[in-house]
Amino acid sequence: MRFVIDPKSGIPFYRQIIDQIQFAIGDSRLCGGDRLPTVRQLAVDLKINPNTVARAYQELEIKGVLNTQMGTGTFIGNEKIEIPELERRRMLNQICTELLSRAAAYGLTLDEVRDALAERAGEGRA
Amino acid sequence: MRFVIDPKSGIPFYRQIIDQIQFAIGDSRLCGGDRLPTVRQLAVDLKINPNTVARAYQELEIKGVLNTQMGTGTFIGNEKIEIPELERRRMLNQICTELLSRAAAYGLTLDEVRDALAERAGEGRA
DNA sequence: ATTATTGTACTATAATACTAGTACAATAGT
DNA sequence: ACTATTGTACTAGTATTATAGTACAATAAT
Repeated sequence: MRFVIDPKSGIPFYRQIIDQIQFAIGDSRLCGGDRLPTVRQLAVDLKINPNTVARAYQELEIKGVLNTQMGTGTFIGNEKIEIPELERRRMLNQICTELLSRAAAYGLTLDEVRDALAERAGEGRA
Repeated sequence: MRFVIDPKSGIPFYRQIIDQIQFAIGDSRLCGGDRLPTVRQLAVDLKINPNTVARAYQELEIKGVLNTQMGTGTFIGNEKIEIPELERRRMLNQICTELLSRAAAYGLTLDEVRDALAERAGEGRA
């Protein structure tokens, strides 16, 4: 998996890393057990401080998304996070509502949103 | 015109305001001469500090998008600005990225979000 | 056991961004 | 002139972000 960070985006480095990992998991480019680059390696690749990478990994570790083992590396967690179905649907609805609300505030239509998401569906699946 | 602020987005309040105004002008929901809410009023509506609203207005004033007059109010400039298609797409992507990231954090997949939106498409207006 | 590799902890620091609070200044309306 | 309404300036506090440096701890490989 290839990571990219955009210093000009204004989005914190550590968050960009987190997002990319979560997305990759979300559309199965990363699966349980997959290994991530080492803290030091990714720091070198992205030309940022190791601590910044570590912070991203840590945050995901806390959330239970990653397993880290000293001396071994950092891996995608094997257990899918168990969230009650009801809670899931509630969250899904909330997210959609918010997405549409914000889109509407910018004059973006539901169709445009759907198209944008459709495009993304094409990107990931290798 | 209705403004929306999402404190959880990580995007500065003042920038969210700026973006919404520009987009509204871009697709003619706001036209030259239209009056914006007063600094104080919008601050109350959004439950934020007046300075934050003022900053947004100021930045747009500098760009020549708005005219402000003390004692009178703040108005959309007469020269229509075009929102480049690229900019539109960038904003669309930003919104999608952010919401998908939150979705991913709850173990929701891109497909699930798309399906949920598809359902809403049938229901009526977004 | 030893060594290399991995992640972790801690401190410090700098820079910046954001917001709030408060007081001020200009204009409109009367 | 007076007052209300409007935008503006100044100051300061708080949080965030990122980096650097150093040392430590756990595991794997040998």
